[in-house]
Amino acid sequence: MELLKSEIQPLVESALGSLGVDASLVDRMLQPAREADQGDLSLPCFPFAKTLGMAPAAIAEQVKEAMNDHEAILEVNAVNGYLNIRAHPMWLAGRLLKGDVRHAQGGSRREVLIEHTSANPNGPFHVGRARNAILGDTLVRLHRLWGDSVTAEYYVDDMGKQVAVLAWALENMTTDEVEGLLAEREPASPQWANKADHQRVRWYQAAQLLRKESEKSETIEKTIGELVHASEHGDEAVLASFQDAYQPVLDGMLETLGRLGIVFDRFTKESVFVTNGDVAKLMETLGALEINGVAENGAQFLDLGQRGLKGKTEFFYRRGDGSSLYATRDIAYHQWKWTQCNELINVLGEDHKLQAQQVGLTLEELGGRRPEVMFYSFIKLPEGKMSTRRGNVVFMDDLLEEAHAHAVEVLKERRPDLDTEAMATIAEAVGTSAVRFNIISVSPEKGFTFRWEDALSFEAGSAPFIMYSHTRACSIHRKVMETDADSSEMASMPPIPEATMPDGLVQLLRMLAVHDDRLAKVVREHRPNLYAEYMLQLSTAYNSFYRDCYIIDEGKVNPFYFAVSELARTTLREGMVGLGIVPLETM
RNA sequence: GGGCGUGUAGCACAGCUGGAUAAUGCAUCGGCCUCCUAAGCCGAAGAUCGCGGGUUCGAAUCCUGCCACGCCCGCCA
Repeated sequence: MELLKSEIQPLVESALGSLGVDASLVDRMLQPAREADQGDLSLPCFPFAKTLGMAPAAIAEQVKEAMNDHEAILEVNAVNGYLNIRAHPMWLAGRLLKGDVRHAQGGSRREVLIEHTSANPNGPFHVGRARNAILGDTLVRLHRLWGDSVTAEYYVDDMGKQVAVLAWALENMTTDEVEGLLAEREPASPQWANKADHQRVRWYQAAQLLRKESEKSETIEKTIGELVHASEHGDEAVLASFQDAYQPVLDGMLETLGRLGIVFDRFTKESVFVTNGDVAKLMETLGALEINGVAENGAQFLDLGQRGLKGKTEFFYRRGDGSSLYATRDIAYHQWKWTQCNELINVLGEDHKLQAQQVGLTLEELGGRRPEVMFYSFIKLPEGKMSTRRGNVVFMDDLLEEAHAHAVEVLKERRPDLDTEAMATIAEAVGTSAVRFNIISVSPEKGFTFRWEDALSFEAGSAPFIMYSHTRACSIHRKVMETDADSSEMASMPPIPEATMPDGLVQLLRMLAVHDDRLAKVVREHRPNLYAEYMLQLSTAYNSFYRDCYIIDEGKVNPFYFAVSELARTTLREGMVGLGIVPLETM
């Protein structure tokens, strides 16, 4: 709790100093208490035991005695060698209602570029690929909440073999051929008959089969190879035909993401860096580096072993025929990205770790900076690894439909008074929010097993739990506005009563006081799951407050309680926006 | 074989820049709707923190060995 710490650290330092201890350790040792019932801040006294020749418990006791009173402190306790300090709820309430906590976004408003998703536009999102988009978008939102200026960017892979295969298939195969080849596979869901991502992926899959099994595969391979080659040399006509092939697919994918509240500010095409000459210039520069090497056929690589890379150290950036590789273009892309921002974050699957190392080391070799990378591990299904080919897959479109339907069921039970349209709106918000939350609430680096029952859980620990607390606060807001209370009185800062505060109120104040600490850590360390956890705790605290404190009692509004409720309401709302949860006002 | 990551209650997951009784949700058992939305609240039970060593006043957290699982090790993208 930095709010309290900055206020009382000098007190602790002087108390400790009076015992003859170097007080410079205090800044590091004075930390949030582990358990709420211990206090808000605690100072372990063990490190001072040796220099003072005293038992830690005795030191804590003496520091406690030497501490001066302060309005911010309710009590100081010495327990088991720890000095525990509890904030005074009245002081906390005063600071909070004055607006001293809540996204202390002052400071440096950084220009942050976050690249995420960048999935090949060859088929619909399944929940595995969507982890990237959900994590990335949440990172974007949380940085914005913190006050950074953020660009969310999608890197469009518009020139690789995958796009070439798709383009070739669309031009050379009929519907009957495609369906004939895919006869043994699960048919496309009729529900998505009008979504190009679901449709065109059939062509892609059929072509993949043809390439492997058909006796014509050699000629097909040759044609596709020529297309890839042409695209890598910036052939405008070929690139245009590629775009015609993938753009509808990409649009379909973006429609799915849009349903989850995920949008991008900019799309950058990979081919740009080939056609504008950046890649050629880059390869020239790389060729002049002292760690450059040349293979027998003229292909070129960097020996990154000399820069600390372990394992396979040769990093090829140029083929024997002089064309560039994906990684080469990625480096050119990164050089450009650095001209657009002063902080760069990529969201990548764990399979890209080596590649990211290579790109990072190369950028540093060129005198630049490496981007920060948030890696995530893949989502599995209980039946094993997700695979479109084997049909072991959950499409995001299907998951969202299911979540929506489940939410409608719940609503029919709880809110039979609602009309169909209102139900649909609420169900959509509840369903999509629950799906997002299910994925962001676990650490990115942790393998994640997708389970329908978890994704569709609307109880404690889910997005709807948070949404529900928020709607309670909204409901109170509406009711208070309806009373004949003087609205100018409500707008001004209410007097804080001297009476003892109920537990639920104190808990809520403490949670609110810790918001900025948590958001700062989450943004600094790229760990959205910690913010998800905070929102859950804040909601729980609001529920306790709601139980303990009647804001409207027998028709009269308690202005202090109402002010706290309002602060919680806005913090909840902004936090929900930060996580991509829809802040419904009623549900 | 090498590199990186993960291993915490029946299940899922937090805590990992070392600090006090390992947090939370699901599932299980019990209680609370004549009062601001019960998608809620209160309580019970449930953990050799993968296994072995080491460092430390103190280790789930740091070091090390082993085991299990995942990802990577293309002149593919």
